[in-house]
Amino acid sequence: MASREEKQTDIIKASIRVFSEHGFDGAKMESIAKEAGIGKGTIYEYFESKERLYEEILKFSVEEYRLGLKESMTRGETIEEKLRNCACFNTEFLNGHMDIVQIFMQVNILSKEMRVQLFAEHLAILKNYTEMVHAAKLKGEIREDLDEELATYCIAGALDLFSKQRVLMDPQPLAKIDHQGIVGVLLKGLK
Amino acid sequence: MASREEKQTDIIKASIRVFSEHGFDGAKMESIAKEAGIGKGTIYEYFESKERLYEEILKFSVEEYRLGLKESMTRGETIEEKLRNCACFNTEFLNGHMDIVQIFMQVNILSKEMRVQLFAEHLAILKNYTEMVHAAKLKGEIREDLDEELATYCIAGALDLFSKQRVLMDPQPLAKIDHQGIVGVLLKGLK
Amino acid sequence: MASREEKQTDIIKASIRVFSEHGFDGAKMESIAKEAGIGKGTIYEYFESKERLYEEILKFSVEEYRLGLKESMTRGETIEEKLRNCACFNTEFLNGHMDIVQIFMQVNILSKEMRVQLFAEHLAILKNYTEMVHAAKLKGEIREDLDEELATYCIAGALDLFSKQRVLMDPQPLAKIDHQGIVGVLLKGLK
Amino acid sequence: MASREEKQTDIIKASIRVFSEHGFDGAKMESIAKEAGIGKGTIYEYFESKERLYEEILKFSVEEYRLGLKESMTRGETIEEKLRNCACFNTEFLNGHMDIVQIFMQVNILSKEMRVQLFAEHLAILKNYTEMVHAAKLKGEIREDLDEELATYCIAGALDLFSKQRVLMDPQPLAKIDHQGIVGVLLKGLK
DNA sequence: TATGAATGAGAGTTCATTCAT
DNA sequence: AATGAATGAACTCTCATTCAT
Repeated sequence: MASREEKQTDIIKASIRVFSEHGFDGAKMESIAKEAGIGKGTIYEYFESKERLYEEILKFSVEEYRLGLKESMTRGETIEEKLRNCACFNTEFLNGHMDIVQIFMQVNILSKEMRVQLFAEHLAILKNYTEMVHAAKLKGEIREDLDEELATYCIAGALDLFSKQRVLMDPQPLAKIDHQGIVGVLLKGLK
Repeated sequence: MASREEKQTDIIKASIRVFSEHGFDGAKMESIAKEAGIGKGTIYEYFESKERLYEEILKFSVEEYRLGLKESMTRGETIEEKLRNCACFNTEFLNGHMDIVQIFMQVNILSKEMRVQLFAEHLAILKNYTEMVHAAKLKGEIREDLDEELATYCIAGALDLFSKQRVLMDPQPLAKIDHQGIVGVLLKGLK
Repeated sequence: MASREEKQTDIIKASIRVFSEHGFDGAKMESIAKEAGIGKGTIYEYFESKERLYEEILKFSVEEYRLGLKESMTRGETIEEKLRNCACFNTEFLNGHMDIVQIFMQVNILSKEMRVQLFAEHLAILKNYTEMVHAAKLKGEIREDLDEELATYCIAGALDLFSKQRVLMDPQPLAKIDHQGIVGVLLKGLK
Repeated sequence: MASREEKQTDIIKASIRVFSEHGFDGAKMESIAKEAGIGKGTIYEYFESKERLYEEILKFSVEEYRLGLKESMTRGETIEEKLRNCACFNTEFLNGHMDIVQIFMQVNILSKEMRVQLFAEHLAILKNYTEMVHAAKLKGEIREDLDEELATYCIAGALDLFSKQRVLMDPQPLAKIDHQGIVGVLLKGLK
């Protein structure tokens, strides 16, 4: 005796499971229906098309993340507490919604070997940063007790998001981008 | 009279253009062949399947990125120069290879409206961080001259990468993850 | 508070509108229900299936035509009056039931261009007859004051129906078909 | 080693067989392919869609009819010969292309019983005309040796085509339609 | 080696029909 | 009697892949 809304949520939940396992194109509407315990045609009573269903999941998940993040901030008093809460929420959400993350990275069209290889490349990239940090430490450019791994994540994460923001989200002429600014903030943390 | 290797590169280049415009499943082997100026069957002389071709592109691009990043580090003396070079390379690569980024985010199955909406959500998430930074500034928890926007990218980027690393790449029990560590590095930079 | 029979007629009327606009397969039971202002399932209380509903419409319409034609004959005294009444009824029925005619010719699966083209072919066929009549007139084989257009309809209509009757309705060996007979009657009218 | 054009014709021929047996919507592309001895996808190398294939058949057939009719006219000297040739061609074409006629009348969605019933209605309509002719003969309004059946086809065919032309093909205000004209031509032939 | 005509598995989607309410 | 949510059979069309030339 589920309400229309409950049924819709059921389908979304089932979709997340199937999409995350097989990717967008690998997921068959029939599988989703079976996973939700309903008939194939019924999905179309609730969602116009496969694309729309997928978009609904994205909306659903992203909003869930945003709200959770916001809430985790309000739970702290000092900025330190808040930041720690954010960090915790981030890992917890990721941990509990690995399926959703799988959806965002359409990882499923890739072979196992390929995933391994991509992972290795990723590590190689991070290692470059770590080596840089290590060298700077030896030269006394940054403080001695700095955890090199954490510094790496800090640098790589900040630079990546900064670039994406400036190039993709809020495009600016390359010449005008203030790289010194972000580097300054980072260095301050590392020194 | 291109060598076998040159032809292979031609196909990869053509693939990148087509994959980036239409996504993995939207890209037709025929379009890629036409874009490369060859016959449909010829692609299969060089690549086993569509999947393999796609993977080859990934490898090709990621490697290009890694090498470029490494090179940009060697060009600096101090860590400040190196970091600035990294930042510059990041934005330049992104700017010049937007097609590749399009491939990684399977953006093409999403409707225009959906993309706008996701973008808005993304901004909303970042705004949360900015507000937190702002409040902390007012309370004197962090220094007054800090650029709030840059701080935001620094925090969000670092936390994201940290979580992904700890959960997806190098999984650890949730309880053991050292959130305090990354927060400490960040705060040091913000104070 | 319509009687069962009235409701059935309502459905038939609605069906005619929908079938005529979309053709048999293009017509959806749901559209018919909506057009009749009732629920989808209710149609099945009155008609076994879509096919049966369609057949009911045919019966309904053809009978209406037959009865009307018969009545129009009884209204005349001389054969001339009767024929004129028939002619009038024919055009009036056609004019008032264009929807039904649309149903018989499954015109809806054809593109606009195609319909135009078919219409042109039809005219080309008739033009052949008209030219033949015209030539015969010049040679003095038929009377001078004969309206060539009317003669064309007379010939083409009579020959078509004659063929259909002899081949499709009441099949006879080709050799035995008395073409001379129908030609004789026609010529008598044209001379 | 069939040329592209020959293959296209093969498909058309196969389509005619399948469409005529099952009607437009009843015909499955797979059946057509099998009938043509090719793969399902191959049809789409030659025809954009099912609709287009259907339209091609119509064009093909109607043109064949028109050309044949024209030719049969040129084979005669007097109008009598020409008319007889037309009459013969009509029946022969119908006889040899019954499949095509089946396509035009979407007879296949009708049950056997229904077809029988429609046939009966058709006869009933014609019988009305015949009775009218018979009565007129008794009253001396038309000549005694007139074959009543032939007269019936002549009248019914001529009136039908006349109405269709005036209402559907070349629409005119009802009041302006010259029924007396066609009746005059007909009567002249019957007297 | 290069090609592209031919293929057919496979998927999304529709909609007539059913049946619990 | 009336309904409309649920169903799943069945359809068209796509496109990666093959292979004869």
